[in-house]
Amino acid sequence: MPAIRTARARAREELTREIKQEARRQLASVGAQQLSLRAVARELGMASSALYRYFPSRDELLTALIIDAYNELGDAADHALAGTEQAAPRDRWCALWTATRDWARANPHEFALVFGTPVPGYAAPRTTVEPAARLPLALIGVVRDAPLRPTPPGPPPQGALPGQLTALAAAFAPGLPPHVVARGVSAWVQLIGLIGFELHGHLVGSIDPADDFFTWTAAQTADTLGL
Amino acid sequence: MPAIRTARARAREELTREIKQEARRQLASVGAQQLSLRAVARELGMASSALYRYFPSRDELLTALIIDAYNELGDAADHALAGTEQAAPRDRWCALWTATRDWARANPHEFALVFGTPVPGYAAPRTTVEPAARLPLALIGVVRDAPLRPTPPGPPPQGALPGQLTALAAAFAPGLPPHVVARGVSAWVQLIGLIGFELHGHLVGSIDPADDFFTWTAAQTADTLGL
DNA sequence: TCTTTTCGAGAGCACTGCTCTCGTTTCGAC
DNA sequence: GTCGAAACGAGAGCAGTGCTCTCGAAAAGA
Repeated sequence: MPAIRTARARAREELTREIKQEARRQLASVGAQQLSLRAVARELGMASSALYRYFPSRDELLTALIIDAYNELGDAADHALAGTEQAAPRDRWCALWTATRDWARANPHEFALVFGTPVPGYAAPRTTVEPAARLPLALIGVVRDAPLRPTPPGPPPQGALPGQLTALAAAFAPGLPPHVVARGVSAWVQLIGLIGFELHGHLVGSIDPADDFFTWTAAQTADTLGL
Repeated sequence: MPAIRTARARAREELTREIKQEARRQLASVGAQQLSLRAVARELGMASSALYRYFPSRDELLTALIIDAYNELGDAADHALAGTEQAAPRDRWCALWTATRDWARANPHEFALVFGTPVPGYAAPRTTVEPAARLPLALIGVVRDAPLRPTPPGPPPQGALPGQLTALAAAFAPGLPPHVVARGVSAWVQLIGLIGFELHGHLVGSIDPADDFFTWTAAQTADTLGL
């Protein structure tokens, strides 16, 4: 069935791709907030109502763009890893940080789409979690495969946290001590939080430009992880 | 002049307040994205066009709400500080963290408004920077006034970073070593980034609920600062 | 060949932010 | 007290939005 496709199916696939492509263009230039279905249709020379044959709603189109963005970010991470195959784990860690920031600065609206304020009433469908996990998994992989220096223990996890950390470790990095997992999540929050701060202008007037602070933070997190 | 005001000026002040109040109500219930000038006017029983006598545009109304939100957050921080006047600096630090998270969870749309994705083409006017600085200044104050344990030096700041850090220290916390300032900014990014992650559902399925991870992060940042 | 499904287009609905105009009300100077 | 200027509220209207419904044409499968 998938080998030979009808002309209609091929046309549908192609048009779906074209719609997404044009939507991405608009997303990059005006942001998700201003992305207009009618404008996409206008640019493609079709009636706006025809667009609904391909995407049942604006949110559905945005979801497709979210998945694309996650995958692009994941590709950037994989590419950074592939380029540092032989490097020290610490350098691979920093390469992942730099690649993430570079991608975010090149695609600020895409970054905001996936890590920014979600549309109210919008719940990310299951299909997004796998591409969303690619970058965090890449970061975890570097830590998991590296010989870690011993680090000071730090504050002990309390309450439900130890269980959450061991569950996380069991799922993605068996054998990693809980306090390292906690610092890994911390680093993940820092990575995205810092890029968000920079992109949204919350560092203007203090740490601006943020290049050197970013590399310092990458090194700092590598230190606390024992990389 | 401000002692005796004309009836018109008083009416204007009151209506301005009422508009902002109703807008806040809508902001809290549907978010900034869905905040509608017409709905505000409708709720107030006035024509939508009349609203433009008080706020020249929707963005201007949002700016007023942003300032309100920053000030409420600043009030929450001040209140937390006032309630821990005699406590150890480390506990005051953690109290500020908790107060910030509590406020954010109680007012998620307000949090998103100030720390989330900014409206495209919107540049925060100067009037917002002073209320925006209240929480960071409260955090800095705790660190500045505390006797700090010596901490391991960590990675050395490079490039433009040392200058930015000393400038920041000179402006807000004279005498604070640069590496402590850097960790302070890091903690600030973590605080807001972590709350954003929690609020926007990026921790669902991994660290969820985030209560204990949050207190652990607060303690962890206090440790690295030497509190 | 005939029926069923798919498709594109157009009209239309209920919204939105914002502008302009038009009477009315209020204020301040004379 | 009077009168001109400023401020005000309401209404109509513009250009735009997401989305629905209907209708005729085209393609697909029996």
